[in-house]
Amino acid sequence: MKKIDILKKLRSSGLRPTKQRVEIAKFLFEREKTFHFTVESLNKLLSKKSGSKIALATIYNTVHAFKTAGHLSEVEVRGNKTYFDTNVSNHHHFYDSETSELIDIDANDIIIQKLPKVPNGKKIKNVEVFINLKN
Amino acid sequence: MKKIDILKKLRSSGLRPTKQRVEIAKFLFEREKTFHFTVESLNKLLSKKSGSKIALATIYNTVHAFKTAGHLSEVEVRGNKTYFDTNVSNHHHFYDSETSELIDIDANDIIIQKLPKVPNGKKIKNVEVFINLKN
DNA sequence: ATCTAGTTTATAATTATTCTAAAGTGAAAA
DNA sequence: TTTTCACTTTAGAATAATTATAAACTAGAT
Ligand SMILES: [Mn+2]
Ligand SMILES: [Mn+2]
Ligand SMILES: [Zn+2]
Ligand SMILES: [Zn+2]
Repeated sequence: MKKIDILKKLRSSGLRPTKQRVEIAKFLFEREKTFHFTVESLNKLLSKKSGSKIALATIYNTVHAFKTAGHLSEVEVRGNKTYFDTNVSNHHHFYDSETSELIDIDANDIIIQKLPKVPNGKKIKNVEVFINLKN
Repeated sequence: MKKIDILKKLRSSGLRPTKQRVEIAKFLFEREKTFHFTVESLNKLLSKKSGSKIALATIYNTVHAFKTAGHLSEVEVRGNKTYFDTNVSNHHHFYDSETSELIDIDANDIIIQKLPKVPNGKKIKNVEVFINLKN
């Protein structure tokens, strides 16, 4: 991902490209594979990578702005902390509770044959499949 | 559900049948349909029903003992608070984000035709399907 | 270069949950 | 029965994730 794309992500999130935000954005989006993280893990990885300690509030704010803009999604995982996901397409997850690790499943790799009838007056927004793993 | 069953639920959870625990257990298990709740909502409903204010710590402790004993399950829902479920069989959920309401889906009402290959050395513990609703 | 709206940050506040320790109680034993 | 004591309840403190605050800073327009 080019610097120009990073700047685009920031601008489209209503964020001016400050040093901190660019560092967070590059860390999140300059990668090949999906990245699943919590604010805590992101903070640790950022500190380790560049020594520069970005305030937690800035990380929360930036991550939330990206989420609101649709550049990050949120994944529900058992536990207290919120997980974020750089994969914003419609997809599913394996969850390995041994390692607390999320693994992407492409939407096309799961086919649901039978669905229940939807409650009156409601429509399906989306379907999420969560596969818990054990050893 | 008979009083004897309530006592059974308590004993099998390693809990002596005190006044508070019996009140909580009756409220949770003496009903026909599944009951989905948070500790906060349960607390409010219990207070409203009987005026007797059971300490929050007691509600947390009792609910957790039931969960550990397998008499309650936990459901992952977007948001900060933990949801519990009196339906401990394998099943799925609709989630109506307008009303923050969970609705049970029987396991047999969803058939998954194609599943992805599981990561090496891992097995599937269970599959949870979550259907988000909109109006 | 100056100015200002937007930003960062340390710190406080909030919220859900868990812990603690003192006072209370169920039920087994005497 | 009364005694006894391990188990309970409870109020309040502690913890942990997240959000709010407000003072010091800065990007970028002028
Ligand atoms: Mn969660
Ligand atoms: Mn949740
Ligand atoms: Zn993902
Ligand atoms: Zn349910």
